[in-house]
Formats: sequence, C-alpha cells, structure tokens
Amino acid sequence: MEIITRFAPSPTGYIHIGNVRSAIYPYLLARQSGGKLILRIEDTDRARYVEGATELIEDTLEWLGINWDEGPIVGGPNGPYFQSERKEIYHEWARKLIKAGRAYADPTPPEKIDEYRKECNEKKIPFLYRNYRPTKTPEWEPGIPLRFKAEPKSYAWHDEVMGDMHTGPEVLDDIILIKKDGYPTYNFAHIVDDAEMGVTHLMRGVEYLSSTPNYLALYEALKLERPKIISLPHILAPQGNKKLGKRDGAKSVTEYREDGILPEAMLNYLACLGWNDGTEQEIYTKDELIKNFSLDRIQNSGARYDETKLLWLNGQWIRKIFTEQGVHALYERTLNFWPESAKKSSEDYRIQVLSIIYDRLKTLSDLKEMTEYFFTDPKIDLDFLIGNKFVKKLSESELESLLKTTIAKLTDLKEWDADSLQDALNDLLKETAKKPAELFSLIRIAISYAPFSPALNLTMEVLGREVTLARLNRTASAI
RNA sequence: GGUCUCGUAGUAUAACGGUUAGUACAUCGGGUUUUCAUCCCGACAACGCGGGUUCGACUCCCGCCGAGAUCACCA
Repeated sequence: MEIITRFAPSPTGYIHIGNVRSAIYPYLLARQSGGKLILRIEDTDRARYVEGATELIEDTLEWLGINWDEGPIVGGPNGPYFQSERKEIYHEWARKLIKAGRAYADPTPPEKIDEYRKECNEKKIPFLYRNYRPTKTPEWEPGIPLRFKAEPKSYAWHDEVMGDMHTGPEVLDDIILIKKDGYPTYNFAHIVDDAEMGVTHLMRGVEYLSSTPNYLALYEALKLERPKIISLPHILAPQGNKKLGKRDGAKSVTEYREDGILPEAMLNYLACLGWNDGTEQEIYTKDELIKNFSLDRIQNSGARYDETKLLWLNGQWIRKIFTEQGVHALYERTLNFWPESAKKSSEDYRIQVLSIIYDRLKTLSDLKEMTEYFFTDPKIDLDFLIGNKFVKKLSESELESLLKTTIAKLTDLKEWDADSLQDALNDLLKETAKKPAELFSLIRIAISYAPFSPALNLTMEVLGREVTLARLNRTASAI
C-alpha cells in the first residue's frame, strides 16, 4: 500500500520550530516508502487568515528541503488544495450525513448555548451538547450551523506513537460540522479532505488526541476507512513546561536562515528532537533521516527545545560541508553573511579567508564579527596589549624592538606562504629568546586587534606581506 | 471538575527483567608552540515517590505525586 501523508497548516502566520516537525515527519515517512506528501492549506477561518502566510509556509518548507507531491504550486489530481475552495465538497458530504440522520441544523442561538455551558459548570458536570439537542430542527441551509448527531459509545484505536487507546461514551458530542458562514470546521473538513485525497497516515500534534473519538465517530458515519493515526508530542519551550509557541518567542524557522543556521542543521536538529534511531549517531543528512526514520521510535513525551544543541550541530554541519564538499560549496552558503567591508575584496580573497576561519564558525553570521580585520585595517587599541597576560609583562622598548626584529625578518622572507612563515616565526622565537605566548600574542594583536583569530602563519599568509608589515609598523610607532 | 497522555543527569536520549545505567549537548578540568574555535583526554551529573510480583525491576502491576493536552460556529 502506498503511504500518503500530509502537512495541513492554516495560513495564520509563519511556521515556527514548535510546529514544523509535523511537516518533517510526514515528509520523511512519505519519502522513505516512495509515497506521497500532500500540502493542504486549511484556510476555513477567515478571521484568522493572514495575507502572505501561505507563501511563508511554502518558503519554509522549501528552505528545509521538504518538497511536496501535491498541493499549491505543484497541483495534483485531488485539488483544490485550499480548503476555502472546497466548500461544495464539504456540503456534499454534509448532505449525506443529513440524509442518514447523522447531522442536524441547529437553530439554537449562541447565547443559549453559553447558558447551557454555564449551568453545567455550576453543577460541576461535564458539558455535553447532545444533552441539549433542540427538539425541532429546521431544514439545513447556509446561515445555520450544522451539527453532528453523536451516538454515545466507546471507541478503541491504535496510535502509532501513543499506543493502544480507548475512551468511554462520555467524550462524544455533537460537534459543529459546518459553521454559520458555510465554511466547515477543522473537525469536519480534515476528515473529508484526508479521505478524498487518500491520506493513509495522519500525523498531527497530540492536542488532537482527545478529539480523536469524535473523529472516529465521523469516519464511521461517513463510512470512511480511518487512516493510521499518529500523535506527535509537543516541543516544549526552553523555560517552563509549556508547549513552544509564538508567545514564548518561538522564532520562525526562516529567521534562523537569517541568523546563519544551515537548513541541514535545522532539519537534523528538529528531526532528532523526540526521535532517534537507537544508535549513537548525532549527525544525519536528509537521506540518512529518510532511510532511518521510523514511527515506533518517536518519543511519546514532549521534548524541550534547546538552542545550544542546534548551534553545536550547525558548527558540525559547517565543517562537514567544508570537508566533504569543499570551500566553494561552503562559500556559496555564506554570500549574505560577510561584513560590509568585504565587498571591496575579491571573491578569491574571501574564499581564502573562509578556508582559514570556517572551523571557528558556529553560525554563518559569525563571519561578520570574525573577519572584519581581514578586509579593513583594525583600529589600534593598546588595551589589547595591556590586557594580555603575557604581553603586559614586556616593557615598551622591548615591545618596540620585538616588532622591529619581526618586521626585518618578514621583510627579508623569500616565500610568503604558510610554511615559510611558520619557519620564520620559529626562528624569531630562537633569536629573541621569547616564549611563543609572548611573541606570538604580540604579533597577533598587532595585525588583528581582535579577541581571536586563526593560526598566526595562516592569518599572515592570507593578509599578505604588504598588509602584515604595514600593520606591524603602525603598532610599532604607536607604542 | 471530566476524559486522555507523559515522567532516565540541566537538556536531548540509550538500555526495556540481571550493565560500574551508555551516548551527545551544556558545565568544569587538562592537552595540541599566541588568542578563539576545532580536535583529543578526563571529571561532574539521572532511573519522581511508595507499595507489590520476582532469586533479581529503570524495565511488569497498583497507588500516590508531578507535568501536559482537551472539553470553541480556532485549527
């Protein structure tokens, strides 16, 4: 049997890390089995609809490398893929239900319903609308909400993540199928759509677990086969025990793109939050995730979102891309992250810088802070010298003569490459009888005035003879 | 309140009847001729509690405690 999964967001804003996993897992499952992923936009709530949200969702999925087989943009045989354009389909199914005596138009005004609810709350008994069913119901027509006529009974089902489930009749109620405005509720629409689109595996957040019996009743009344049900635990906010949401400052997935997170790292991190394959592997490519993913190893408790680990993974991925695909491949990813001053320099030079700095990057945006001095002469700040625990022991005249000796040595250097530079530096250590910590710190500060930088010889090689000597001279005369 | 779910180090997780309870991130030490990072080595640190069942329980059962979800003409 072909596996067909779906991701069905409502276009009310961006996708954040708390809910993107319900796109990732269906994607992995579909791809691993050679099945299909459907993207469906659930836009039946016109009040909450946000212009441009659909594009935001598509953009996020594309960035993560999650492509869909049916849905907006790509189309498909079961369209339209926007619920707002499927009104007639829902009405058709609704009429079947009415005909079978399983749905009724409900003329009760909302205020009356609130009263019923209050009454129950006061008596501390559960509020069930089916106990207040109107005795006389009109013919259904647009403008009147349509309710399901529930039959109180027990249900048992299997949830691929949560295990065997069962509930009593007390959870079944007359849920609204079609709203006053003629649009279906989620409760009704998703069932119709999943059936029409042939969805076999239904993955969604655990928040739907408690309404599942009502959906089961609906499948039954509609004479539909129910799909496999998979409830995904929540991702928890870093603080407290709440599910991660926009109110906790959950950033949009694509915001991480601007922050210099690689999509590979993001996908890797999110997929492994609440799922593991039982091995001790930490770094997974998309293909490895597809290959190893399995429903039965999805965690059944919530997982806390931890940005530290994401950052670590991102660093790993930066290095992985560098070693496996080369500097150029990594460079392609960095285009938007260089400091302003880098624009003057050649691409070739930027690539040289990247190849010596890449293993210090946690995010691509670190480039801005970390490479400035490669492109523009740093401001001389003698506090760097005073603040260094080795350099500060040396007197001013000593500093000056050390710099002079270094300048002389480097001026005479035949070849300006990493090896020759290292040899020269080693000679200087001998000649001046200084410790590496003293001499190298001094030189490093003089040419970069940065809190950290790559190995000295590599930094000088990339900067070039002219710039290196000029910077050493500048410091020598500033002391 | 009803119904349902979950509970291994700070975090993510492994082990699912017999292990010194494993791994990774974080933290703290140490190493790799300067710094920061990488890399390597080491340390700290966990089975929510209480009863059973069993020769033996993190693992099975019961109770408690704690946490979460849901009870909308939102999805």
